[in-house]
Amino acid sequence: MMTKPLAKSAVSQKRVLDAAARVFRDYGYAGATMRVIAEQAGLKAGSLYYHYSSKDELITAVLDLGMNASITALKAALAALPPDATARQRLEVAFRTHVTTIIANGDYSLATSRVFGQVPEAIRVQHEKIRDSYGLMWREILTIGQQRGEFRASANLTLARLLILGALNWTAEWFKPGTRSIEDVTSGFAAIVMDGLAVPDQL
Amino acid sequence: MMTKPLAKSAVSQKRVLDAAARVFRDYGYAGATMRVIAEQAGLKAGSLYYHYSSKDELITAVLDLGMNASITALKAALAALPPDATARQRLEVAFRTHVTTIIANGDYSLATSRVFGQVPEAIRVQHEKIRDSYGLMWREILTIGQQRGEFRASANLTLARLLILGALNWTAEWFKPGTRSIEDVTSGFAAIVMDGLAVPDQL
DNA sequence: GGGAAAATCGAACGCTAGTTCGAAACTGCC
DNA sequence: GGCAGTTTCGAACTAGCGTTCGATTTTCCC
Repeated sequence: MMTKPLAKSAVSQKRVLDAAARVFRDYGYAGATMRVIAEQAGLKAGSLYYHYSSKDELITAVLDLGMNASITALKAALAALPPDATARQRLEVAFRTHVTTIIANGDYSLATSRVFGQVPEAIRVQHEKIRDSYGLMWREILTIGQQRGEFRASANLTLARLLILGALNWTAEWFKPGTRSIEDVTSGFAAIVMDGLAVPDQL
Repeated sequence: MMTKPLAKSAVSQKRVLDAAARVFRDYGYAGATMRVIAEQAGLKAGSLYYHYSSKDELITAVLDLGMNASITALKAALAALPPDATARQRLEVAFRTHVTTIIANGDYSLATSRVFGQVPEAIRVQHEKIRDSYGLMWREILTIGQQRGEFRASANLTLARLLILGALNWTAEWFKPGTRSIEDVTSGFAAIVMDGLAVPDQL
């Protein structure tokens, strides 16, 4: 007479979430309709409510999952580095991890970055906390590099972080697999951010 | 008996366009309703159609105006430079101009970058032409700099352009007037992109 | 293989969307 | 101050929205 904890509705739930990410990305928060999301998930609109009790709950799940994927991946990548890795190496790994995650989870990442500004305030405020914790990880990488003397003392690290994340997030908009490898993009970006575009002055 | 060329409905028209930019920015393409736009412009919904014949015509006008402001400003800023300006100076001016325009026309710029991916396909394709012509101006600045030997021959200019525009466009999302000056942001960005974050090797 | 729980359907609800259009209100010239 | 033209209103229409909920199907343990 006891109810079993849960069945395999998890499969359906994931299908719904994936569909939602795609549809939110393509049509924005208001433009994404429950009927279209349901159709993409192979369901009817009413059935969505068995898995998520409202549209807001759906967008919240999409936003959080997208952001958490980045956080988890970055943590793992940094932990896998040898303890004596240089700040430059750490930053390069962070570049690669971020872009890789963003491309792999393209639907979620693009949905997150495109829809974030259009979501009801309460949802945005809540999601901002997760977002900030990700920013903090980047701040730490940069700060340590500067303390170690590897990065210029004159560099404004807040600006550097905003520049880097702006540039990296933008990749999700233009990167097309096949044309260029993720490795090329990240190493090209790293070269610019590390060493600059300008030919150094002769001494 | 001849009709006068036009009256001062231009004032109303501009008010409608400004309101539309704000509302599109805040609520996305689908979430922006004609009734809210009208209210922000001091009109009723039906009256909008005297100035713009549909919601699509409105978003098209917002997108084009936002992009054209950037193009015009960049052209003017580059033309105002002395002919012997270095590529570095040209790039710095381009940075400053882009950010300044983006902040000054914040509603339009943010509306453009946020809504671009959600707009009906036909509108997006048309708008992409203007967008590309702006990208071309940046490509030229970078190419000339490399030809002159001011920028590293090894640098991938396509990646550099994507990095720069990604970073610059992102400023519209986080820049709050008062906290930091546009000058600080652009010179900070320029320092990183030109000279890099890393402390150069000793010779 | 029967039956309870899990999962889905499908019709319906109230509401708001974009748009239309005839009537009303303004505007500026003679 | 009247009147043609310009601009705005306001009510209405259809369509589609998010959501609800009883009925129905599917699933899987005993």
